[in-house]
Amino acid sequence: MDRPHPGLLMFIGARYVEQRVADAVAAAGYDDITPAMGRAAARLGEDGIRVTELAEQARITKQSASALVELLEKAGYVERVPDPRDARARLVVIAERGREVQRLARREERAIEREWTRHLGEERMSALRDALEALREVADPYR
Amino acid sequence: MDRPHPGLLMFIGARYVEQRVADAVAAAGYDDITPAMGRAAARLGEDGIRVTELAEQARITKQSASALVELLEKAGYVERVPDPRDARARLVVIAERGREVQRLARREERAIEREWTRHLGEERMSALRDALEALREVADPYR
DNA sequence: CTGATATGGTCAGTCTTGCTGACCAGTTCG
DNA sequence: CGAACTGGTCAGCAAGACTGACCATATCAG
Repeated sequence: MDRPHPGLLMFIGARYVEQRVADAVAAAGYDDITPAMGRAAARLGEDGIRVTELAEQARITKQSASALVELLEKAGYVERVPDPRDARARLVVIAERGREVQRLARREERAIEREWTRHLGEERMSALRDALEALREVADPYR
Repeated sequence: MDRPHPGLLMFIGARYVEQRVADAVAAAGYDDITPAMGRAAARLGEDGIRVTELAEQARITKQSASALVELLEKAGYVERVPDPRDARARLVVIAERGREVQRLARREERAIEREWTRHLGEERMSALRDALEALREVADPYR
């Protein structure tokens, strides 16, 4: 009988993580953040990134990225500053409120990893990580 | 030095599979099928399923499921027949056109698995499968 | 057996998040 | 310098999800 395809199992795992992180963030009071905003915000750091670059990384159009950044800015999670090196461009930088959320998200991710390791055991967990990282070479043509 | 979280890696893998399957199906001429329709149709079989049940499995509301089924029906991929055991309910059944797509999708999935196995080797591939299946117990509270 | 409650499904309306196409303002390069 | 490229916005549209209200049939408690 058919075993479920690994792709489906990965989907289940990925959805679980996203849900857990979103719930944790919302439970801490940051409830003005949508899934897409979160996905975009996850890629932001102190250095700043251009909207176009962000769009490429997230595999969405720059228009979509721009809209998400605008929402994030309105809600105080990011700031947009002019790019000193190109007057056309503006850099999207994480703001303090955004940093707080990133900390929360990372904490929840670590918690999930601990739970998974407890469930699978150290050895199978690191085999999983290893295989997933190796697969990335085939499955992630972009990065 | 942060390694990417397994959840992210799973997301990448799952997205890759979905994309490959969608491309293969579209390339074969079934281009009137959207991702969400595909995800819903993947859960259909000969026995028929109620919209409500379908919605639960896919973790969407019954309204969303209902809308997707309507599109699938219009495009000839499924049929809706009355449930002989409950006059309130109707069963969503896969139609011939839908069966063709399912065959294509499964073929593409098998191809991907072969490629992954070639890349990882038999041993790591089965470790991956094993770990993912075990994780499902923790990460998939519904099924 | 009958009224209350639960269940399967639809209708109506809204929101988020994608997309394309057109366009503007700076940059870069021949 | 002018042509072509690049970063970004504006405008308009569609898919897919949601909530809330509602109807018809089933089921269950008394």
